[in-house]
Amino acid sequence: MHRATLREVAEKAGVHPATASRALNAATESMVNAGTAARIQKVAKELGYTPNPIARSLKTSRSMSIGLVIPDLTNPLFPPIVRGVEDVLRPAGYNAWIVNTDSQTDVESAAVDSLRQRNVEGFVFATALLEQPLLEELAASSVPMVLVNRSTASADIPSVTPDDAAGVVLAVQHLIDLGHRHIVHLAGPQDTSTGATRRKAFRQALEDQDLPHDSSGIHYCETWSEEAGARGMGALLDSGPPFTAVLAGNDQLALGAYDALAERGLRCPDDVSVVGFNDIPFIDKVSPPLTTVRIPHVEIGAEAGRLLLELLDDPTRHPRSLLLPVKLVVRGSTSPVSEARMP
Amino acid sequence: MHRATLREVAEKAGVHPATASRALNAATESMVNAGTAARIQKVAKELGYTPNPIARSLKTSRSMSIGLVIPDLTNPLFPPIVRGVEDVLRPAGYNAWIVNTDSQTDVESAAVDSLRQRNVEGFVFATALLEQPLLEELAASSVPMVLVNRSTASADIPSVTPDDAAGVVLAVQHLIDLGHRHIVHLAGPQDTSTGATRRKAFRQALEDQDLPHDSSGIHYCETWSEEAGARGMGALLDSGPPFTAVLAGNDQLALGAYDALAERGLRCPDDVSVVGFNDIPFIDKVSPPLTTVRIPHVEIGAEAGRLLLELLDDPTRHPRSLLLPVKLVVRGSTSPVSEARMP
DNA sequence: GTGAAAGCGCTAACAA
DNA sequence: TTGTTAGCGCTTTCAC
Repeated sequence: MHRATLREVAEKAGVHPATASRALNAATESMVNAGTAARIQKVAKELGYTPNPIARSLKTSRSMSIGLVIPDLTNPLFPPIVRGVEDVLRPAGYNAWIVNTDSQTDVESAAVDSLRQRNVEGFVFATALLEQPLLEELAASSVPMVLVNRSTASADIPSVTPDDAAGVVLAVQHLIDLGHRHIVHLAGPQDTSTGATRRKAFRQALEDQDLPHDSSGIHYCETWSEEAGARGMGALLDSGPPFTAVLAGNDQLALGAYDALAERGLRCPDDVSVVGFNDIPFIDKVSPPLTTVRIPHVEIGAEAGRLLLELLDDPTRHPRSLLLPVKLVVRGSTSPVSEARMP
Repeated sequence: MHRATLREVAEKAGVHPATASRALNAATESMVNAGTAARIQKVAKELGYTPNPIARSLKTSRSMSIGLVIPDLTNPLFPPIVRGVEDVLRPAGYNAWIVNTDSQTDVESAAVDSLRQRNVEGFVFATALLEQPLLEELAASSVPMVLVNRSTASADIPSVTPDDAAGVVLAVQHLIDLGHRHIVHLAGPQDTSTGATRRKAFRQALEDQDLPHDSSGIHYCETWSEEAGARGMGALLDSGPPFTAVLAGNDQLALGAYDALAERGLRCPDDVSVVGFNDIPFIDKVSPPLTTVRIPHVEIGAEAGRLLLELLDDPTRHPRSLLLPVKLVVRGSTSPVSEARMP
């Protein structure tokens, strides 16, 4: 199967390739006589001509593609975000290279490097752990980029994040409404902005509500995984303060908490109430039902896509950042905690 | 940030660009004097030279990239497959373009077209509904490709599929062992090879076991979704034969069955036993626990990647297809069904 | 073993 | 408004 080239179109239309090029590009079409333009476009259609993106890219250093850097596609948090990004970018003509970094900075910088060679025009980073120097280098070279689920203080880079602090307040308030007064926190890794933000908001929420907020009531998990959540829950049960409720930094940690509680014969929510965060796909199927804070996954991706499009359109544009609203999704029994459980 | 070009390397090493090119490509390195080659390589390293893949691609029509075509990344079946493919291809130097088609053939052919323009060297199709003409055209142009979760009779195209028939036998045998004799099937769309294969195997298994196998015991779902499963289960309850167990074509259909049963106040497994298929991520968290047939997701992807690498390496190679073993994952109570439930 | 020359397909100055 | 020219960065015949 032979693919028509611009030269063939030009020859058949009796014009120079440059003229054909102009006629077939929206931005330059006005430079060419309307009649000839129409003729060229007709010939192009007849020959089934489509421009060779590789040749174009070599010439223009553009590529109509972007890099989408995520930790791990098999983490259910990310597929909806990826879809959101793509659903916005594809109609605008952009394709995405998706890379999994497994949260390794060396993988990340290698990937970014390789993508830049491929002339990607911008990046969406959904990786929490972005090597700061890399970020700054990219910012310095004014590479269009948007951060997802992560904001940065140092550089002025657009980001899209859920309103984590508000979510924590909702979750804590919910537990208080149920009658809980002794709430602990399974905090995510503190080198991720999500982990740190949620942990700080938790502390603040307890303080604002005049609840006990001993630092022993917070366990720092090393990763965002179910296993880490189970270990953390175990640690809190062993050496934390007495408590009747747990706010987990994300849903996977909450699942780990479930495991650890079950292993010790404790039931949810009868013995301990657990609240998660993110409302990842399928979490609505778990048992016991998990109340969690819903972040708008697809919309986060879509907004990141839109911010990137703005930047692609006008790289000098002042960066905007977005904080998207979250909501509490209450699942399972909502009967208040019994007085007897208060330590 | 300036990126070193081959010409700069050549100049600094005092050779012609062509020589530098030879020295820096494994296949042609032997053509050049060992000493000069070493010198050139040293200079290349100093300058941080990496070949421009776009220029190379324009010249060679290769790209070190492949297309990975899937229905929908947010279906939990696919992320592990994608990871499997990438984990094999990336170390071999290949990058993947991932495209979601949402099972629309027009989207699919447009995507394939656009990827071919980008000089992708091969394809992995994890889409069930592949437009046959497209498939044949690709085969005719001897484009390297591998099908996942789908085989084809017409063309001789390599595929990687789980052993669906064996899985169905395991599932049916399990139900029989529990004492069931009246088993119905929620079949997936019959225009997908998975849907048809599992349905036929179900029928065959009942026949082999001398169980009643009226065609009214099979409901054909229009999609692989939870909603379709719920509707199908409802239909079977309304107008199907009496039954005590259901084999669902996949886990999402099984979840739908759960919903429909719960809505009518029927309990699992006390009133009806449900068995799923695929063992998608997180399905182990649902309640009631779902027994299902585990297919090796990541391995399916990885094997597809390996087959594709073989083809990329030697396009004339005779196509191999793989049938990967499955296993039954029993969850929840395994007590036999009570006599009283036999209709 | 190395260099010269050409060209992959396209676009962007510049000239006419 | 159109054509000419040059070149993006690389590889690959063909000479030497």
